[in-house]
Amino acid sequence: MLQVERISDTLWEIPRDCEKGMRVPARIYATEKLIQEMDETVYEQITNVATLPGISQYALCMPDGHSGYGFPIGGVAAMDVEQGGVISPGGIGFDINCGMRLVITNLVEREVKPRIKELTNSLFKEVPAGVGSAGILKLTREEFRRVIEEGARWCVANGYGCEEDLALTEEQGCIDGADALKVSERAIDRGLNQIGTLGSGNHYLEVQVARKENVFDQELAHAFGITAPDQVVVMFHCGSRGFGHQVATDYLQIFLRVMENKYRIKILDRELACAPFNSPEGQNYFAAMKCGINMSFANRQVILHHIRKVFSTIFQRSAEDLGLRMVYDVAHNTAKLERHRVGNQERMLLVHRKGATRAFAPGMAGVPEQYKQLGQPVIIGGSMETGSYLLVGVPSGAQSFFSTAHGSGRTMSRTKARKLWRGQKLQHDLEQRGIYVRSTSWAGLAEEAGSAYKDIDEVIHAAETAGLCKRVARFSPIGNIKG
DNA sequence: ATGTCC
Repeated sequence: MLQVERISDTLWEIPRDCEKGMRVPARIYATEKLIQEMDETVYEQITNVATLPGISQYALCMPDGHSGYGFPIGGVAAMDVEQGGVISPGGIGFDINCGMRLVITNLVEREVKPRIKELTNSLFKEVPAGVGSAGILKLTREEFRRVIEEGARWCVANGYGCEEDLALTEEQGCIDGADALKVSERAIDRGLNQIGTLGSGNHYLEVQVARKENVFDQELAHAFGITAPDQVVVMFHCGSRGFGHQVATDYLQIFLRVMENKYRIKILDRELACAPFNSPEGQNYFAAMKCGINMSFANRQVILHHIRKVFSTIFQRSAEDLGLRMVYDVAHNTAKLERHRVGNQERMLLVHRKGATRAFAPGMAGVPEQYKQLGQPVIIGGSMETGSYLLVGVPSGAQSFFSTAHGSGRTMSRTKARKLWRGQKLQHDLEQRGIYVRSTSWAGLAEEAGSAYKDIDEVIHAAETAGLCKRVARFSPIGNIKG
């Protein structure tokens, strides 16, 4: 049994155990309630992460943490690349650059509610969802290679969106250093027709309302475009689909081959396969993973284009007229090179965030110009039954390399959820509660039942109390489409 | 998460 010490109301520590090979202590952000319902394997996994070469300060887990492949989902680990720090696909996730995008409208609930079924049905029709779904875009392999090197910038150059969309996307929609030559042909095959598709599992698109009582910081909300009581917004969650999955799979295999024999890295859990960041294999994965990041930004950019078209058709006004503007697009499955203060030194760290969101403080490089003095917006998707949040980064986020939670976090396996609920009944019950849901799969819908997730309000309370971020507004769902 | 096992 692992020793977990309470540091504060929202912070818990597994002390460094040299016999286990821990290089740093492990820390979990959670309230007592969240710690009690935390998956036992999270402790084991975060302890294993603490043994990885080059890890700086702490192996961290966010309040929405749960068991994942190698790293827990909710895991944050910063590797010092000048001190043998590694890069690990398990610390990024199979769904590279899975993330959230938030879009405002100038419509209010009373204008949208009467047409929510029509709107949701139309979104369901126009945004391909489900396992193996294919998009409208027909790209050649050469075009796709450009997409994965240019990201959302390619989309805007080809008529899917505007310059402002790019300014309001993490990395401005295109991360530097993506190299399509580092990506397998199989990955390209899988991604080729997946631009502009939602996917399955917990990927969804939701029409939400910002109720007056759920705006916590008027000034910040206003600056982010939440200005009217009961304003309607659109939030969606998706990633790099089969493409990112294949990139992760390819490099996991490569890393497993070289990790022990070539680099003498001994890891207890094969799922933590890794390679030194400064090695040919590490650098190749980094450049390929960046293609996954760009594919995902492009995916969300094309989906936004579909959303604008649907709203425009339903409400018979142009997207500009309807004020369909982006608040932000955040990644929550990445590893990025960032400068952070460690003790009294600035270090170059490869920050793995797996099911964890970057939350940069006011003034930091990387925060969009128009939000520079406010801090980086953070978009947190809850379950379809509960609600979602808009947060902002704060200076005290330095303790977690400026990272916070990414969502509710599951408390129950998909298998168990499927046994407990029926998708059809769930859809009916949700409709009674004013949430119109469409899904490609009844089983998939049951898996996403709100009760299979942690309490989003508790997760956000933990993150805010711990000083990882600040609440701006909470959104309530009225329409949802999922794969 | 994922053409949910090449």
